[in-house]
Amino acid sequence: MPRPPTMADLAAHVGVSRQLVSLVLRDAPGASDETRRRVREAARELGFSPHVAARSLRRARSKDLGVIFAPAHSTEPEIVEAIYPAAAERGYDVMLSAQTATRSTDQAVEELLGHRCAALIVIGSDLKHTGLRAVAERSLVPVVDVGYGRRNQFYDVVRSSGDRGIEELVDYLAELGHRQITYVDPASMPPGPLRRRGYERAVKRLELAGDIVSMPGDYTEGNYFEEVGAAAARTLLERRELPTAVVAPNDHAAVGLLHTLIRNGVRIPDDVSVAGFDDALIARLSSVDLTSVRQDPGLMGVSAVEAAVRRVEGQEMRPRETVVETSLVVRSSTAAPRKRG
Amino acid sequence: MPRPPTMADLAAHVGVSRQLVSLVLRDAPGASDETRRRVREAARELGFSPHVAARSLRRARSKDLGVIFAPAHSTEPEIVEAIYPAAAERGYDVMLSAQTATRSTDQAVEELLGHRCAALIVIGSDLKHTGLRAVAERSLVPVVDVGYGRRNQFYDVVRSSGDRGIEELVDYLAELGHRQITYVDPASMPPGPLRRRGYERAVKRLELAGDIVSMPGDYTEGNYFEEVGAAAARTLLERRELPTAVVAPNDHAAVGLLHTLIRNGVRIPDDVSVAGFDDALIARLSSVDLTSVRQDPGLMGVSAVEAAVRRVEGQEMRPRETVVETSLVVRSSTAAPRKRG
DNA sequence: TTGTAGGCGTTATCAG
DNA sequence: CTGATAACGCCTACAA
Repeated sequence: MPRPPTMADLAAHVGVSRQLVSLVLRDAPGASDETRRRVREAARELGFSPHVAARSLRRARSKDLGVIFAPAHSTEPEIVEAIYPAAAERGYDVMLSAQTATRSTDQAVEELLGHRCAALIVIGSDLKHTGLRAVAERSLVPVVDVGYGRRNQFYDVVRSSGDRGIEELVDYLAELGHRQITYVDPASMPPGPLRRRGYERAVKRLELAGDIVSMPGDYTEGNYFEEVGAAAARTLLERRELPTAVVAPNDHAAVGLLHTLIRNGVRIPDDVSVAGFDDALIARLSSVDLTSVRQDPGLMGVSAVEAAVRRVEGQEMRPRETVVETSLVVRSSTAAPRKRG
Repeated sequence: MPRPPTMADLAAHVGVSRQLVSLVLRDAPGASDETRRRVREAARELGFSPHVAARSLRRARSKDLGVIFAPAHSTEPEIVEAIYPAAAERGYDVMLSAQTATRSTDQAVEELLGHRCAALIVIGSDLKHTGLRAVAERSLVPVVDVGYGRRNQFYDVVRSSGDRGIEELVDYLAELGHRQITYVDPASMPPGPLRRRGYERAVKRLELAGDIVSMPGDYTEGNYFEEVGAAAARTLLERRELPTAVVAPNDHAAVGLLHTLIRNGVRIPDDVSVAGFDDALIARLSSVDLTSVRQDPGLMGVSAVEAAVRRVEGQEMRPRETVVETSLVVRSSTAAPRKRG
């Protein structure tokens, strides 16, 4: 039964000491170029790979960033993708742990703490503030929440400027000439309150008559948001007059709304402009082509790594809040309002 | 600077020996119930978590399954989700490693080998057979490919029965009364040849006049498949007569085709039935509602774990091929053909 | 450059 | 149940 080669095997093969092999493999000074060459070649030849458990056991401080993510969610993969190069640039490895239907955030945390990660980055967790606070207090390492949290003294927060994103969207609609802009507010959507504030600010500043359609319901169900949008559309259709524009803080809700309106003879964007939030995959489908607000997952990943490293290396011990800007993506579901009779 | 508690700390706190703490924490026999209780309580109180590096360094054989996946791809998250409980059931932990635009499969392999995983599960890799073979030969541990590979002697293969899935789809269309069923064949789609064989088998068996529209092009681009579908639709529209049904081995291609046909005045499914493959998110949108073939990602994950464990535990040394059945999902994009003039 | 010695936290074995 | 002892593979310090 073949055993993976160790540094000792390598050293014996080359005819040098174990220590020297160690030096070479971690690029430390103290070995001649010729020796380096021979050691590296032998490593390749024997298929050597350093035993990271042994290494991390010996090393005082770990160079691993633990990342907890939910594979099922949509924007998170892009954040995870961005974390790898950002971490590598700063000399850190990444250790992933999935949070799934059958695997709680706590289990994921437990695993990563067992690996003695230097910091924990939690992406899009369903944990509320108290849960995250408990994680941060339980683990001796810094915790970074990527999602919808607010600044606090227990863990770092990286989030999108959802409020400003919605505000910019309303501004854009107002510039097109819209004065009746309805906002659909799905209850129990974690980033909901923030985005709603953006709408309220814009409406106040522009001196519009705000109109918020609040939709109750539970966040857990699969097609929940499309249903929310469809229900909101039915509510609007019962009125004497439709608004000229509708904003939903979620693309799936916007699509549910859009399709329900179309099915009832409303033309988009001629009769009503519709816009969403997230720039999700469905927003980009040619049959949907929805104006939306795009979050920047790459920048969120990089910001999370920066926050983690900052605190690991002790430059700044107090947790911070990092806000990542969003950007408006205009598509064909929005246009200037028609003059009405 | 606080250090995470060790078993020694725990032992001192409870007033027992280290060994006993170790026994208790890994549920080994040899400790009284009362001692177990006290040790566990102390572990919780001190926030102890076992140092997995130390453990895996000491243990002869590792109990980790290394999983390589591409976060950006769509069906993989579901496979990953299924792997966790399947592995846990068999006493294994899961170690994830992402393959991204900036991180090759080889890098991911290197990381997992460094952790001395017991086996490697590679999901949807862009590696061809030779690449996977190289991985399998380089690593001393069993390798399982989840994707589109074929049976071979170097690594296990877990794949969907894409051929039978398409065959079943064509059978269903034929039963509806369709005799002119066109197949769109996107070039350079890895599972393409397999699915095409299914079409060819069905056509031969049913004695239909087969009609394959081959679309050249590169697999790498983002909206490639929608474009393929749109181009295929244009090709069909140039003919004197449309087929009564079109099958695309990919939902995005089917959607591109469907929308292009609709935009040219073709009614779906009245004039033409359209079906895809994958049961992707877009197939389920109410505006699309596409008949499709669903792969079973959960079963693929479980099968991958089974294959890995089977070989790790030496019950079966020769790599096998596991074929996971697909299932037909009928929606409103397909119906019986109209009688034509 | 090499060798020697020790230790990281855990598991394992053995005698008491 | 305890205590003693060793080992896993690697890193670090120090002396040769």
